[in-house]
Amino acid sequence: MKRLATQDVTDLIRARGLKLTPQRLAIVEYLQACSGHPTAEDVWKAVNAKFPMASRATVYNTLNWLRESELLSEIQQDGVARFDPNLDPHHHFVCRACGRVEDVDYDAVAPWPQCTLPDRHVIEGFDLTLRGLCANCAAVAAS
Amino acid sequence: MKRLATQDVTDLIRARGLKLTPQRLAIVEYLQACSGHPTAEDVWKAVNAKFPMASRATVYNTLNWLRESELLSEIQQDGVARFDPNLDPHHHFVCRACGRVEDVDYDAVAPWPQCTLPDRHVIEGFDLTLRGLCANCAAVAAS
DNA sequence: CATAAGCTTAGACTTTATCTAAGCTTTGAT
DNA sequence: ATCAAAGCTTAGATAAAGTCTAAGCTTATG
Repeated sequence: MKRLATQDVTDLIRARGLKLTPQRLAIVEYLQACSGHPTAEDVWKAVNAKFPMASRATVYNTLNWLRESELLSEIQQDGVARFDPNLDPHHHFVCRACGRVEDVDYDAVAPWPQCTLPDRHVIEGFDLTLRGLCANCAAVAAS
Repeated sequence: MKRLATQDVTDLIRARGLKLTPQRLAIVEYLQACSGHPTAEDVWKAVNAKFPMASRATVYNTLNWLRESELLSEIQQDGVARFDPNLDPHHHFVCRACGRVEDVDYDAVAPWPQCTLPDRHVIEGFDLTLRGLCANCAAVAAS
C-alpha cells in the first residue's frame, strides 16, 4: 500500500534544490497520518496546531507542489478540492447521504473493459467515482 | 438522444407552480443550443446578449434549479463548475492538452463489470472520466 | 559562519457563487 | 381585461476558496 512518504518528499526536495522547512514537514506528516481526504482548510488547521503563524499561502504552495510532483492527488467533491495521500491506483465511492468519500481498491472493480472511442484519442488514464449509500447510511435508511 | 427540452421545463414549471419568465427561457434556449459544457459565466454572457440587465443571481438560481430537477447535470473541471445539458447517460473525456471535455457515449465503453465493494454499500450510479489527448492534440503532438 | 537562494508571513486581491431587500412580472381568479 | 398574491429579478453586499506580493527570515552549502 503506497502512500505519501516523508522519504519521497525529502528525496525530491534534495533532487530539486528545495528547502526542507518545518512547515513542509508538518504538512507532510499530517497528510501521512490522516485518514480520508482533507481539504486545504483541514490541512491548514492541523498545521496551525504546531505553527500558529502558518500562512494559508504556505499550505497551498506545498499542496500544489506535492500534487505537481504526483506525491498527492486532488479530487473534487461538491466543488471543493480535497487531497488524497493514497498513491495506489484506486477509485472513489461518494455517499450521497453523509458525503463521505471512501477509497475503493482498484481490484474491487473488475479489469477495465475495451473502450472504442471515436477518432484517434489517446487514453492515458481514467477516474471512476461510484455513487450511492455507504454501509452506515444504508443501515440507517433501512431502519 | 435526450437533451434538456423546453417542453420538460414548462411542464415542470406548471407542475410546481413556478413562473415562466423570459430570462429562464433564454437560459434554457442557450443550454439547448450550446455544444459542449458551458460555465455559469458562459450562460450569463449568452443571456446578457438578450437581457443586458440579467443578474448573475438569476442565472445561478435557474441553473441550480434545473440541476436539482435533473434536467441538467454539473461536472467539475479544474475546480470550475460546468453544466451539461446532455441527459443521455454518458461518460466524459478530458484532454490534458487543450482541456476540452467531450461526451463519450455510454455504449462506447463495454458493459460495466462486477464491483465487489466491502460491507453493504448501495451503488446507485457512477461517473467515469477518461483522460488523455483528444484527436486534435494527439495529431499536433505527433507532428 | 557568511552567502545566496528559497521560503514564510500577513494581508490584499481575484474568482466563483450565494444572499438580501426592494420593486417588478407572471399566473390564476374574477 | 383586471387584480391580487406569489414568485421572480435586480444590484449590490457578502462569503468562500485560492492566489499573489513585498518584506524579512530560514535553510543549505562552501
